[in-house]
Amino acid sequence: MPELPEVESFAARFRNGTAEHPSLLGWCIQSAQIFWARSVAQPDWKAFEQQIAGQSIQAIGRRGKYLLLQLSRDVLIFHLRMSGDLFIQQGQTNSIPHVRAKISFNNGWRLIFRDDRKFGRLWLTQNPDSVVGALGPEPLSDAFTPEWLHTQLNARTRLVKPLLLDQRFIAGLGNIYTDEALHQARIHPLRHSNTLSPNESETLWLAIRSVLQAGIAANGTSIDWVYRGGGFQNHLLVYGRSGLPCQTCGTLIEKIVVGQRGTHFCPVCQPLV
DNA sequence: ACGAGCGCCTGTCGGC
DNA sequence: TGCCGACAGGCGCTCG
Repeated sequence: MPELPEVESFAARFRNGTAEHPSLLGWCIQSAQIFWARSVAQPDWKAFEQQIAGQSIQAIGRRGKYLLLQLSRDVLIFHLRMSGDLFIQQGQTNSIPHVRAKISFNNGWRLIFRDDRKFGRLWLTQNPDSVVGALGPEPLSDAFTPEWLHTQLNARTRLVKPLLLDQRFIAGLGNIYTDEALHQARIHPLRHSNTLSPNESETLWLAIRSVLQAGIAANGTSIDWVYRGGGFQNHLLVYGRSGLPCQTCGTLIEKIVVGQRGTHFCPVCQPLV
C-alpha cells in the first residue's frame, strides 16, 4: 500500500521527529533481530544481523517507494510493499503482531518492521543503486517535466495505467494515486500512452504532481489500518468509490480490471475517446 | 514491446 | 455458524 506520499511521510517523521519520538539521526544500532528470513532480500538474514550492529543513522531519504537510511558503512533500505509498516518504540514491548524485524538502538528506542503479508523487503548494502538504480524519475523532481512525460508516453504503446504503475517509468506511483491522477487529468485508464496529446500529457503531469503533493500534505492515505496517521483517504475522488456518484458530474464511478489491478474511474469525466 | 498469468503471503469480507 | 472463494495498497518472473 505505501506509495510515494506514505514513504515520504515515514522519511520526514524519522528525520524530523514527532511528538512521540525524536529524530532518528545519529542513533546507533545495538542489535537487530529478523523473525522472517525472507523479509531480508540482501544479504542473508544472519549476515544482516551481524553487519548492521554498531552502525549509526547518518541520513534518511526516499527514492520512489523505497525508504533509505544511510548508515555508517551500509545503506539500510526498506520497501513496505502491500502491508509493511514501521513503528518507533521505547520501553515496554507492546504486543504488535506480525513483526518481521526489530532494530534496537543504544538509546533504548526500537524500530519495528511489521508486515502481515510478508511481501515487504529489507536490504543492507553498500551499493544502493543495485536496489533503486533502475527506477524512473522522481515525479516531484525538476527532471520530471511535461515535455519529458509526453516524449516518453509517446515512445511506448502501453496502456497508460500499467505504464504509470511501472516503477522503471516513473518512481513512486501505486494503484491509489494512479487512479486519482488519471481522474484529475480526465484520462481513461485504458488509453494507449502514445495517443495522448501534448496537452493531455501536460494535464497528466500536473495531475500526478498535484495528487502526490496533496497526499504528502495529508501525511498519506490510511486504508484498513495498513498505514496509520494519514488523511488523504478523505479526499479520494475515485479510488474505493465504485458505485458512488462522481463528485464532478454525478455519474456512478466504475471499477474495472486493468493490468490485473482494480481500477476506478468516472466513465463520463474520463471518456475512452 | 507488451500483456496475461502466477507466485509470494495473510486477513477480511460476502455469499451460500 | 461455518466454510470457501474472491480480493487487497506491490512486484518479479515466465510465457506467449
